[in-house]
Amino acid sequence: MSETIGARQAQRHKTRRALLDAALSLLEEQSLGSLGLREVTRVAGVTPTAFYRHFRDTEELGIALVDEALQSLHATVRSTLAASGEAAQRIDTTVDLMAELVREYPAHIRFIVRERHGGVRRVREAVSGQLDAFAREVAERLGADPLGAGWSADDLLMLARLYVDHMVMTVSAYLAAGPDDGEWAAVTRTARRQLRLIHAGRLHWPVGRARPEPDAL
Amino acid sequence: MSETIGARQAQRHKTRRALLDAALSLLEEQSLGSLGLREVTRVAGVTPTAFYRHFRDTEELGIALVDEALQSLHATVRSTLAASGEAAQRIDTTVDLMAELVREYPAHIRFIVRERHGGVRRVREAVSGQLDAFAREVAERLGADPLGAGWSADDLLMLARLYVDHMVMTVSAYLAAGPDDGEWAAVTRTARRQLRLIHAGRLHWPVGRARPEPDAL
DNA sequence: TGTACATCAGTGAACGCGCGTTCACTGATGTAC
DNA sequence: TGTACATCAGTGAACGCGCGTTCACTGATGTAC
Repeated sequence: MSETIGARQAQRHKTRRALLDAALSLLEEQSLGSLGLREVTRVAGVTPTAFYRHFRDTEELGIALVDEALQSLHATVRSTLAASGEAAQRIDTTVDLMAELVREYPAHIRFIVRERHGGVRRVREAVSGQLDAFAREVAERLGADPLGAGWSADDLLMLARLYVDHMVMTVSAYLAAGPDDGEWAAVTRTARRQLRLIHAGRLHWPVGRARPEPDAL
Repeated sequence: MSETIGARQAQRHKTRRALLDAALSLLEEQSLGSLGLREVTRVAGVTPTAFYRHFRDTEELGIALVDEALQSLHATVRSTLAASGEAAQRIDTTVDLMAELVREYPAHIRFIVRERHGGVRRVREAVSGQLDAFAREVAERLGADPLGAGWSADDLLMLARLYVDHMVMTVSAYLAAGPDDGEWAAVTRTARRQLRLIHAGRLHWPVGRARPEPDAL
């Protein structure tokens, strides 16, 4: 019964969670590089020394947050890729999923967007690595789609990167807009139309080549 | 002769420059939020107290860096918008200008990319504000182009934002690639093709509407 | 041109403070018999 | 089931250190006459 967790392990997990949550809350207003071990433990309600039972330093805590944050992002990517129906419908669904993601995990998403180009190398590399993996996943799906027939692997990855970067751009725009705001709806409108425009480009790629008629698909 | 600067003002300017350069060099490996006043002065070769003759704190120094960095970025945007010729040619020129920008001012560009979503609010807002201004400038130019005839102001801005975000994405990719690397050329290839694809989408926008034939332009 | 005074960029000592890290510890939980 | 011992998550005191900021200062540069 290795699945049964004792009181000790439960307490350990609870403290770890408190540390991660304290960090997430502090990281709304600062970046990982300036996050102090003592302020994290202060907010988490434990002594500074307790921190070392869980992480070597704040960088290691940051990497734990990357893993956590990218799980929910990955779930969103997979849902998006699994969507069926016609293009306009799939685009709307995709954007709605991003909005939902930001509503549900604002602190995680802010963390990812901020640290993607942040000042802590290992964390930055962890984020980039995961986003690259997403791009490969998207490229694979694009290649399996009838629309992707005849595309080179390079072109598929080029388009996949555009989609992944657009996703990061969009969740970042949602974060900047207040969730109760009219701005929020504007972000949705813009993101949808940008994806439609990219999709239109996709239908006519490569430029100058004989292309299938849209209604033949 | 208010243009003649005396020895005093020259010295002042030199120290200020040393502080900005010291900060830029330190910011290659960290973010503004964790930048210390003392380390800046140490690298600049002046005493900590000299700092206060130029900036109230590191945040104010950061804002000075934003202004500086966005001047060169703005020059690149303007050159891009001024480019004439056919689309494929203009796209290649644009991407070349970005590569040149990164080669010439890597530290400034890294700073902008990092602090765009960084942990220091006023600096983040300064960057966003300037990028928004670029987007409006691009939108205006798109509206003046024959291709933009019939586009709503909203759609022009939507496309302009896509271009501006793509620009940031691209300079960031150049920064991540070593300048002597084959990666550098790969970034160029990818950026060009992404812009071509977006351009193709632009020719067929709005989706489903009667559209001009490409060779009629 | 020369002199007397004002300005002010940069200095150097001093301060209190919060930081990350160490260490020996406590006491609840887990394990062996 | 009961007892004796081991484990280990979290404690609390202590440390040395670099930080941002203050203050009175120096001495070269600028200005007025």
